[in-house]
Amino acid sequence: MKRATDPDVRLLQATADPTRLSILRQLSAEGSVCACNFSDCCGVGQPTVSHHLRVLREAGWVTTERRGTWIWYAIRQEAVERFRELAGEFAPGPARPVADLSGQAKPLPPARPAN
Amino acid sequence: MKRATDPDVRLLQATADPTRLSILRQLSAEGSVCACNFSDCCGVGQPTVSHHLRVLREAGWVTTERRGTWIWYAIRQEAVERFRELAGEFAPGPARPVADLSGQAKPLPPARPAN
DNA sequence: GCACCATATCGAGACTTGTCAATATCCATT
DNA sequence: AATGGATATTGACAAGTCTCGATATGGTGC
Repeated sequence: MKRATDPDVRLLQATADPTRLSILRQLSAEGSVCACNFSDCCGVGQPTVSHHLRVLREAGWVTTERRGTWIWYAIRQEAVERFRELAGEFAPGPARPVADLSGQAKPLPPARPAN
Repeated sequence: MKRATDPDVRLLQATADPTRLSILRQLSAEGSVCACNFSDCCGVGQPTVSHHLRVLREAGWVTTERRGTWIWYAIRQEAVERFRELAGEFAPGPARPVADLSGQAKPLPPARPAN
C-alpha cells in the first residue's frame, strides 16, 4: 500500500486491521483502557500492541494519558466525528439499478443512465 | 498486511486507499458510473482501476451491471448501512480525561479510572 | 468469420505492513 | 543508586499491496 498522506485515508487505514479494530471496540466499550489490558484481547505480543497503538495515535484516533507506570488510552471525539462524516458521505446507487434503456446504451462517451 | 477474513475488516480495508476512496466518492455523488469513467479520476491505468473495482466488489461495496460493452458500477445499500453501523459503534473516551486520583494509581491489576 | 472496443486477468517489481525477539526508556519503590 | 515493572523502539523477516505492461476475454458491428 502506498503510504497514505490524506488524513481521511489515514483514519480509515487505521481501522482496517483486525487487531486495531478490536482495540477501538474495546476503547469504545470501556471509555479508557490501560495499555497493559490490550495484550490479552488480541493474541499478539506487547511490542505489536504498542505498534498498533502508535498507528492509532498517529492517525488521530486516540490520545494517551500517563499515570505513573501505566498509560491510558482513549478515543478522540474528533476522530469519531470525522469517521461519521465519512460514513454520511457514502450513498448507495439507485435502488432499481437503471432498468430501462439498457439495450441500446451506445453513445460514444457513454452517458450515465438516468438514475 | 495479513489477509483479512472478518467482513467488517474487509469493508474497512476496501476504503483505506486513496484511489478506492475516490471511486467510492464518485459513485456516491453520481449514483452509478461506467467503469470507463474512473481511469481519469485517479491518475492510474486501466488495469489498476479494474483491480480496485474488484477489491471493492469482493468486499461487498459495489455491484456491477453489464450493458453491452460497458459495465456500470454502483454502491450497495447494505455496505453503506454496515459502514454506518460501524461508525455508530465507535465512542470517544471521557471528555475530561479522568482528572482525579491520577497520582496514586497503583493497585496491581490497574483499575480503570472512574470515567 | 473478423476487427474493434471495453474490461478483466496475469506476472513482475517496488514498496508497505504485521509480527516478533531483543533492547532501550521511563517511572516508582526500596 | 539499584531494582523491577510497564511501555516504546529497533532490526529483521514473511507476507501483503499497488502499480504497470502485456495479454486474454467478452460483446458489438461489419
